[in-house]
Amino acid sequence: MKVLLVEDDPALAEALGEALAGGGVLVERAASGGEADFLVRTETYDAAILDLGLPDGDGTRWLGQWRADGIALPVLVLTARTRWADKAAGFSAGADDYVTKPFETAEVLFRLRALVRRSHGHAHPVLRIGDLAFDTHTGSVTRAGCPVSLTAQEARLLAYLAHAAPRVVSRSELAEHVYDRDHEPDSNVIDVQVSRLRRKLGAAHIETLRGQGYRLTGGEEAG
Amino acid sequence: MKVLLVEDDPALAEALGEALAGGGVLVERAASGGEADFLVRTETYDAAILDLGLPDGDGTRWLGQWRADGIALPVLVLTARTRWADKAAGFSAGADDYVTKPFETAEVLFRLRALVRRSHGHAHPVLRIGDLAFDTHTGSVTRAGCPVSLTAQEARLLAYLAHAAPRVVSRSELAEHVYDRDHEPDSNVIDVQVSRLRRKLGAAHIETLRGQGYRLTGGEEAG
DNA sequence: CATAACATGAATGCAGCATGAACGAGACCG
DNA sequence: CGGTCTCGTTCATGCTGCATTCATGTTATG
Repeated sequence: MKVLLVEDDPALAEALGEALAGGGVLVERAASGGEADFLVRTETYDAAILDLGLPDGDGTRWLGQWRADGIALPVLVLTARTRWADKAAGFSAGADDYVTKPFETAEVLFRLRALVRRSHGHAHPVLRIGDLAFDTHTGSVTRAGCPVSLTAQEARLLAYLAHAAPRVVSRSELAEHVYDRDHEPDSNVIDVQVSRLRRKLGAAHIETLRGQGYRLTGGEEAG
Repeated sequence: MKVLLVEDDPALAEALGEALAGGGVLVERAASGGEADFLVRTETYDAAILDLGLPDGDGTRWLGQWRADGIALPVLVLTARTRWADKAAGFSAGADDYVTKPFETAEVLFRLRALVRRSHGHAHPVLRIGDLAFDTHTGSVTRAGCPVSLTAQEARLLAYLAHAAPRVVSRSELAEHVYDRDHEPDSNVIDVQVSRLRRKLGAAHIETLRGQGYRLTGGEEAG
């Protein structure tokens, strides 16, 4: 999951960024509305976290502009409790959820996950694909009821596939959202990790579409 | 456990603060409603102790405002007034428990602990995790019935882990609630204390999740 | 059948973690 | 008021597990 964190306070950005990274989220940071605006229009993120108190204009203005321009990105807004009237303004500007300061970083992570999950059309926090169950909050997986232990990177990869399922996900999409680096064509990191996931989940669960990418399935080939 | 003590009488604040500190509680003090209001909106506490007789307005007003703004912090109210009507007003303003002056500091500590415990969803004062039993009031621990002697800091660390269990607790969260200082990234104090706790409790009881933090478990690996 | 795309076992290097030992401050006791 | 002891913290070192790369085998496709 790749997220844009729009926060001008360096200390807060650092703390929150670390917490999110610890939860397996790839974080890119913007310190101003203008910077965020540029990034939102040039990169693809799974969600954005937007502090309303920015140096260059009220966050709700930027958000409103994005919505007016058809940018559907899920947005989690951070705001001070004292200014709760902002809440109404924020929601009407197009915020998808709110967290008020001060917050536990854990809560931000929790809500962020819920937001991304819902944006993919999953109402329940546990994604079920065939006999697999992926808990979006703990990152834990069970196969036919038995817990499967994954490494951090494996969990990130599976999370992305599970959210996207049954869509086919290309390597470049995975490179961008799970590895956060320019896709070095000589690297087969993704292939290797997919291979490991297959071994742990059962090979049938990850389907290869030659030349297109991978797809997470229930493990049954529907003739 | 980090607590905000709102008390304008310096002598009383000092006495109560020391008693709480002696009980392993990290105490921050506010001498007025306004100061408390600011702190409550900018920091995170496990609970607040609120004297109703404040220089700048009835404590129930502040409390009512916090509740109206969605601040769910557990609040223990101190009052000299013993009339039932005040009590009712306090409860309806959102107090979670009451202590009437004069009080024994021990009672405040006792009720505070109960309050924090309940806020974490534990009905019983003794938290049981596998063969461990942690008494929230005495801070004492037994493992399979045998008493384990902990130092003050170890007890604080274990208390936080026990309250949070089976959630994973990050290092930064521990730094904030158990050490009450900005997390110096170069310090490995937490690692060391966890290591010591492990030696006393048995290594299996504290699970490490690489890159995420620690988790208190029953000591059995759910294979 | 040739070639490109994919799969996977094994090797490697590094970041995060564990822990023994030393240090210093404060508490307690004489 | 001085000595001793306990405990919290830091430092240094060794270890573990994991992400990544490499090399080689396998499968699709024209």
